[in-house]
Amino acid sequence: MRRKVTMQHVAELAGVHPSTVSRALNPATRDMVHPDLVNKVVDAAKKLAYRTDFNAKTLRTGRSKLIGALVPDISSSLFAAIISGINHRLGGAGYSVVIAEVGDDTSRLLELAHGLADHRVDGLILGNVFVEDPLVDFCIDHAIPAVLVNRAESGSRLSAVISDDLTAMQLAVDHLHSLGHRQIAHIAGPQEQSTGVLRRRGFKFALTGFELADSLIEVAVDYSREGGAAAMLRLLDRHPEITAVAAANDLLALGAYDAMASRGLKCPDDISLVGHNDIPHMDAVHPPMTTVRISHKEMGLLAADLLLQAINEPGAARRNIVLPPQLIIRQSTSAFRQGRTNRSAGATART
Amino acid sequence: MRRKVTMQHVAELAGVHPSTVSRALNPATRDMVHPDLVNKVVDAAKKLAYRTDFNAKTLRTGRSKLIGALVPDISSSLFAAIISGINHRLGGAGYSVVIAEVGDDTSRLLELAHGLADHRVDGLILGNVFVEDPLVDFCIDHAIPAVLVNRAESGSRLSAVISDDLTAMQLAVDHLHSLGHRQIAHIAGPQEQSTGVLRRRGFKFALTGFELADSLIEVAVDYSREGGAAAMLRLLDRHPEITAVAAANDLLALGAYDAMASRGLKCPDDISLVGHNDIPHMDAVHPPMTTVRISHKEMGLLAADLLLQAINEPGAARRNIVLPPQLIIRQSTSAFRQGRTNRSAGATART
DNA sequence: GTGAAAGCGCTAACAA
DNA sequence: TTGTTAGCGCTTTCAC
Repeated sequence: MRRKVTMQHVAELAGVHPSTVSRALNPATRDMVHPDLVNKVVDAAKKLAYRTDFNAKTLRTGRSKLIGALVPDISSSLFAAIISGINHRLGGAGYSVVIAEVGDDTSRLLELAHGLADHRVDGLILGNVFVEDPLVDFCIDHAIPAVLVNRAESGSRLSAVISDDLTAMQLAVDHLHSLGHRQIAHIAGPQEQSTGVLRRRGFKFALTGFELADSLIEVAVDYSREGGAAAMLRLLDRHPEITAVAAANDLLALGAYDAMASRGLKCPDDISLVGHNDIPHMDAVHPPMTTVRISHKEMGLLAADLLLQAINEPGAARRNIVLPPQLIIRQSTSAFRQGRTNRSAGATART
Repeated sequence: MRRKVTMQHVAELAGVHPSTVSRALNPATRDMVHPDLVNKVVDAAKKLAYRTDFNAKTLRTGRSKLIGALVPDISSSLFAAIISGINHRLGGAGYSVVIAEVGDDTSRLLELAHGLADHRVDGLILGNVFVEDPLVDFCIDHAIPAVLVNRAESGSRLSAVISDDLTAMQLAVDHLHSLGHRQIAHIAGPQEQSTGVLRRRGFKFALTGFELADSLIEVAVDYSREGGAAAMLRLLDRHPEITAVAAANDLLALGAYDAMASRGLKCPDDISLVGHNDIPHMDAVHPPMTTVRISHKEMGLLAADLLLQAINEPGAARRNIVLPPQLIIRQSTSAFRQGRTNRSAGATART
């Protein structure tokens, strides 16, 4: 175990005053000190393996080089990718990322944000997707630079990186429509989350463009496979006439696969299905899923850029970056055909 | 924007000295102060929305309530789950987790660890899976409590949570053997990573138990689908007689699926395949993958427990927790049968 | 260009 | 039981 080395020690070894060490070691103030001394100090610091103490520095300067990230769940591949992107960009700028995972208990949101603020984070990335959001007020109130990722806020008080959900649903519906489908349903995400409402809105909008009924919608209780399966089952019961489904997310679509299998239905022969997100391995599922790809890593990267900007230019205008979604056509969608598997609402389950 | 509230302000409002505020607010020293005063202080703190400054506290006490986690890649579902588990447990104990993602550039490992140490983390979780490891020395040298997750170290100088790779491979091979397979191959992970060598060793050990040749091994360049596909192709070329493959990881197995498809081979009809990890959605791929399940979230939880223990009882003995793997039988494995698809090494690719 | 001195907000000896 | 004092390691005015 080694003893703590402070500037004091470096100063002694270099034969200068601690404040000179501070100036010599800080790139921003280095030119205030004589080059010869700079060398002496740098040498001494190297010899002693001196490391600057972030805490002391933070206490003095108010900047911690810490960024907080508030996300619902890291283990979802979506947020894992976003965090990875954030980390990548922020790490390059000398920041470290502190993660706070909200989980299901949204009442802890503010508490977690406070915790992050207590560590004096220089900025906050808000990845939670809930519509109702006192967090934005929190950041503004505490003057903490912040950006939203994977969601926008109606007030536009904070910059945000989002995917174009409306266009995405348009892409999905267009694809299905061009395949000949006319009875198109939607498995919507929870309506407390911005992606849930936006994608649903996009779906309805796309359908009205074709003058089709936009009432074939079932809202899933959460973004999970089980939620998707349950919603699909309800859809099948209430609207046996549907021939295509656009799901608000891949997990939901996977659940729809499960539901169809339990009813002895084949995808895409009986019903075509489009997912959303293109999470990993959706090309390996059965059938390979047609879905709308969103680059979540890119989202994280851009969110980090926006945050860096908000930190460095406090006066700068807020701005939203809207990422273009991309339709990835695989094999869960096919042309509409008459005379498919018999499937009344009461059809016997296969299992 | 609100002004910063310090203990000084609380003290003034409560009519006491700042140090009394400190004592009254800290549960550990609260009983040193008169209950009436405690109430007064607590009220004043609440009224002013006082929040203790972690940085100042850290500078004074040396404890930051920050834990660093060093992982190769957060966006892999494996480490995402581990981090989630770590976060869950550590969050409950009042710690926040700072993530450092190593990526491919392992030369940055020490640098990243230093960065974490600069923030005065109270402990470190080392999730990188490389065998060669100056990091352990780093932690010991700097007296930073640390634990290993998803890997062990030969010296056992640090506690670790690992999965029982030997047993896992035994499970896989037993399963294949009981199905009648005798030409069993292994797609190994990179041999610079502990899981790579351990699983390979487990494979060989399991095979010799059955007195079978253990030479049917191809090492993948990395834990990726592409790496797995390439290794599988080499296996197919060099050992067309194989009827079953145990892969060191699900991604590798997915790559093997790809390779088989490109050669017009069917799984499990032509070759049975066992994966490793049971990452999300492996039940939805085609065919649903037989694999060895490891609970990575549990790993994270236990690693956090171990770290908490290392922090709170510095003298305690190091210990390794070995998690039992579980074979999940799905449909990528089936009984060995004679007369399968013709498949010489030179068979035409399907695509 | 360099040194001196103050202080960021907190806690922990020590004194009362 | 409470107040006084000092100082964690650093940066940043202010003098020189």
